[in-house]
Amino acid sequence: MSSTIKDIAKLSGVGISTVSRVLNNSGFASPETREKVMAAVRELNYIPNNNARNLKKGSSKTIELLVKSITNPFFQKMIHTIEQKILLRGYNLEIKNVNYSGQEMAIALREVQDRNLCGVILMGGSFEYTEQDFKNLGVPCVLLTVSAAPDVDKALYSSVIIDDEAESYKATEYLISLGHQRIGCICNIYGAMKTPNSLRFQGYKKALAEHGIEIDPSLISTMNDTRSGYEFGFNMMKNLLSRNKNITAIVAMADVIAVGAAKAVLSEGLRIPDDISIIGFDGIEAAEYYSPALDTVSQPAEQMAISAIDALFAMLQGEEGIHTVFEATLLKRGSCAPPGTIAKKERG
Amino acid sequence: MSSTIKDIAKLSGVGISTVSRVLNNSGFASPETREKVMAAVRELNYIPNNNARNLKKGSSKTIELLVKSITNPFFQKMIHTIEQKILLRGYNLEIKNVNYSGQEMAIALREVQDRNLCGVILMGGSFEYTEQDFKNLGVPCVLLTVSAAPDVDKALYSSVIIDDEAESYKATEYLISLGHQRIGCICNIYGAMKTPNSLRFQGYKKALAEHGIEIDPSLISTMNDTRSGYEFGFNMMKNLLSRNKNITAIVAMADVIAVGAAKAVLSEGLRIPDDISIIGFDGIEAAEYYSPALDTVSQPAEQMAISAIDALFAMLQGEEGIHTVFEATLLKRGSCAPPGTIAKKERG
DNA sequence: CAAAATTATTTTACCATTTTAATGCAGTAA
DNA sequence: TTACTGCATTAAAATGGTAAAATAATTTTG
Repeated sequence: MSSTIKDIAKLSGVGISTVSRVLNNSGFASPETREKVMAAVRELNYIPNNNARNLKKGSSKTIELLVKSITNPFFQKMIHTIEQKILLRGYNLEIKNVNYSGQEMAIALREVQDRNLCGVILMGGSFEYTEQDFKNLGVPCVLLTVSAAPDVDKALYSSVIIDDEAESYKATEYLISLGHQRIGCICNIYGAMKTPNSLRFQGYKKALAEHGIEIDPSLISTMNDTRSGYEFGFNMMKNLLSRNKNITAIVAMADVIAVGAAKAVLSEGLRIPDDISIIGFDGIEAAEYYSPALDTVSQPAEQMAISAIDALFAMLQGEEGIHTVFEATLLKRGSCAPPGTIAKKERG
Repeated sequence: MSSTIKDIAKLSGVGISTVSRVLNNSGFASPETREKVMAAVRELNYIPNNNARNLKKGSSKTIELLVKSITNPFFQKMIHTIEQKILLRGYNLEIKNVNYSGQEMAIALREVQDRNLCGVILMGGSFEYTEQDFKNLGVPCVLLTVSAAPDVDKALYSSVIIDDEAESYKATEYLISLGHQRIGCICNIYGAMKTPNSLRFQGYKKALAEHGIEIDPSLISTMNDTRSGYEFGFNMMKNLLSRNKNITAIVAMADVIAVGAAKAVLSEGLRIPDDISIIGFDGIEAAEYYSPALDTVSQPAEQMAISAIDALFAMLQGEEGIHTVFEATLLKRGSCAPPGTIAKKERG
């Protein structure tokens, strides 16, 4: 079938270990031998077997990216950058999707042992990672867009996040500053887990409270929904609109939710931002190209990805965990405006 | 570090191969021994090393999904299904992104040799796969959304596609049937390769020709653009609109392009479908939730994915390649209508 | 009850590679 | 000549597992 190092050794008339040394550029090898070996490698189109190599070396030059819900377009933006940067450093990237939160560490651990991964990046998920998780893992781990539980030793892992609560606070405050009082919120919270979404929800409530606006449960849609963000946003917004006639603004905890919500608003014959203001989270293209373009709290996806890779390789060099908090940008594209009066009259 | 089969053997007081047999459920093992071994496995939290296992077995129970441009939301829909079905059969899925077309087979081959993959799914890409490619590969290969060159022995690979040319023909014909004559087209064609996009482009031209409509190059935007579909669609549409004042409809060869194009149309103060009709391809959610919802030639993503997996496992059982052509569905959501007259007057 | 058959377990070889220790061979110093 | 050095290479051990052959223990059978 495919050729092995023995075939190369035989063809080039040298010993097996000489081939290995030439291929790995380790130790001595005369130029002539080197050339003989390389010629054989070319002729037989030899590719070293990674299983054997990793087995012997105990490490694999492979980094795994575990993504919680790979379908989120925001994560897509990061994946591309991560991939490029990792390949650039001569490592391999493997992408693995995780469907249910809370399993990430178990899967990561299994994969690491399974095939001698040398690093793990966890994108999305929850905050429920324990100190023991990282110790068990035994290889550098970077959390991207989430952090570990607060009591975990920060040296054990790296993280790249935005301050979800604060950013959400700012977004909500922005709506308040425009004059909104009846500000709704759509948030996908699964289980009892702490996630970026739940932090954003905290920020929303905090902003309202600190500006003396009563938190009205009828304006809030938090639900555990495994379906896509678009559909979730649409359904939740339809629901909010039917329950609540005088809502004037919405904070959607993800852009996909915002797009779905926008569709619901428009499908009711309401206008954005004239009747309802909408602001989303993340900064995906679908929101940018939506009509109207939707305001959003944009995360610097590319920079965050680069930062995650840098942290990973720093840890690979033996450094301790690095924790970076990026600032998000409130992109005002016109889907938020002071609450109108026309709509309310018409709908009242 | 992490425990090996020897540790289990020692702890449970049996031979190494007994542990192996228990773990693989192969051959004889008394209930007591089995229990002893399992207890040790639990105690040490033992996970077999896949590198070693694959090395010995020469196969890995791992299937690789090579995706050309993983960022396309349409592919996302399929990935999820593929993953589920593969895991269900006790195999592992690995996802790998390919950025430039034409490399797929080289990468696939390398990966197969590298780590004893037992199957490959190629999603997207071009049609430039040769008979030798599949022979070199040596493991089952399924092409999803593309096919191989026509002269390749169909037994050597499986494919799951729609008839891109015919579907595009139908979409274009639909616009013609609505009364459109000035029908534009936006199509991302990279290099000289045959891709689904280029087939769709053929269908578009064929439909026009067969209905006696002259093909006007100024209505056609085909470009090699590595940037995202949204941006590409937006730029190309802006361009078309500036070059061509009396265009009344657009066939976009992907929904992401359609969304970008729609944004361009709306940003010029034109209306959809009153001034410009738009139809896309694929069936992604962003088009469904767009406002207005965009008509599209929807591919049955889930069924296609299932079909691809079925074909792969059939081949793994020794069967020959299976070739399935699915029918797409023309989803009429309201972004296409007979050409209006108001807009033309205003713009003329 | 011994031989045969069956069941349970271990020993051994092997997978493709890297790495360590060993070997051969020039050249140089004693 | 002998002993040592340094380079080039190779043989052999090791990596963690599986599988075939070998062996041991048990049960069935004549």
